[in-house]
Amino acid sequence: MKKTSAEENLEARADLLKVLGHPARILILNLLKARPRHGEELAAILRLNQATVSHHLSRLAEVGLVESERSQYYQTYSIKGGTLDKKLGELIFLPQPGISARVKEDAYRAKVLKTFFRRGRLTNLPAQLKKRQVILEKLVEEFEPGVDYSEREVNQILVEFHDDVASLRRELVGLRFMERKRGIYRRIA
Amino acid sequence: MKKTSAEENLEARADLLKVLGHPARILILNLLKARPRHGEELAAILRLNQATVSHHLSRLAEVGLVESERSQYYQTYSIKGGTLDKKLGELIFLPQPGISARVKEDAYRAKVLKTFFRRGRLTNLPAQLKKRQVILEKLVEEFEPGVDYSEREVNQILVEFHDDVASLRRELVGLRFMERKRGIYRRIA
DNA sequence: AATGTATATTGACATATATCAAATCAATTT
DNA sequence: AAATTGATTTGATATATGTCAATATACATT
Repeated sequence: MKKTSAEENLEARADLLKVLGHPARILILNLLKARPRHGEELAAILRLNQATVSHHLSRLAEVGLVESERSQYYQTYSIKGGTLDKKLGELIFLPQPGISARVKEDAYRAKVLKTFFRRGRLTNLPAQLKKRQVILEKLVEEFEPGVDYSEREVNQILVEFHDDVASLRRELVGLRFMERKRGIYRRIA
Repeated sequence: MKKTSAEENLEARADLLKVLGHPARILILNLLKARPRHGEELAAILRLNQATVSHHLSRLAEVGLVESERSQYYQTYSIKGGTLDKKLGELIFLPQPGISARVKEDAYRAKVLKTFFRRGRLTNLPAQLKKRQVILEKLVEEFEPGVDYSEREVNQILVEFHDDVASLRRELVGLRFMERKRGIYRRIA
């Protein structure tokens, strides 16, 4: 199955940070910052096996932190600029969906509801977060804002839609459609 | 054995980046950025086991990326500011030793030379980079700048100091005290 | 007291990765 | 052609880590 670009993006960011998260590789970057060097020199300085250094260098190259050039039988590595100027936050916080995306929202919602509701009952609870959100957003409409419900009452309402009342209740709270305090439930505005 | 502060610092930096280098933890940070949340909510959204989320949260807390507060039996996690504003480069590139450090250099050098030279010969080659550099810097004085040496000649000179000529030669080249091109050696200025 | 709820911890398991030695590859020199 | 030299790949091994189920802990409610 093809991954969404958002997922690939996430993996790529995590990968970059994971590559940076190793002492030997940080040292290598420091050494390359002073000047370009070839693998054996790095191995001598770090007291690591040549193969190990080669491994680290290729990981650094994979994520575009270093680049290499061949001269004679040396492979000279140097820092590839750009990435390290970024702020950590820029790498961590994913871009938020723009307003334009909302135009497609209603169509999407309708499709999901049609898929999972059959004659007023829920066939099952979808695994994907976005679809679950659509379903639960619909279910929570059965509750009045500002009204207190006991767990028993919540169950009575939910069982109309699906037998696994516990899961529905759990998800309603977990995804913040409802809150529970001291055993009483309330719809969140 | 106690580690130097520089080493601890390196490990700490690597650790921070390693913690950031996991998709689930990046997602958690994004979710906490929107608002503080408790563990079960995160588990529901990410479809991960509660124990797994707890694990990720504690790793994030270890390196100071999140903080938590207890209310009733909820443990509410939130982003702890500061770290994420830093640039990647600030975390990667280690602080350079200042000029003031150089005043102690000569005493250090003398001590190292005294330790590893016995009656003009090298007892062994130290494992620590800084000490090796001192030793090799001394050895390279045996060669005239601008003069070409064959490998045979290099060996003749070095064998006066230690039997393992190959290692010495290798280190002289690896640590950039000498260069070799087309089989001839030259001292680097 | 007993029950319910959220979190943390422990143990088990699978996967990933760092490391090195040995083999292979690529370019260079003799 | 043969021998050097550095780089990469492969295979083996040890360590680290992500994941979940089960258990333990802490607080709240009945």
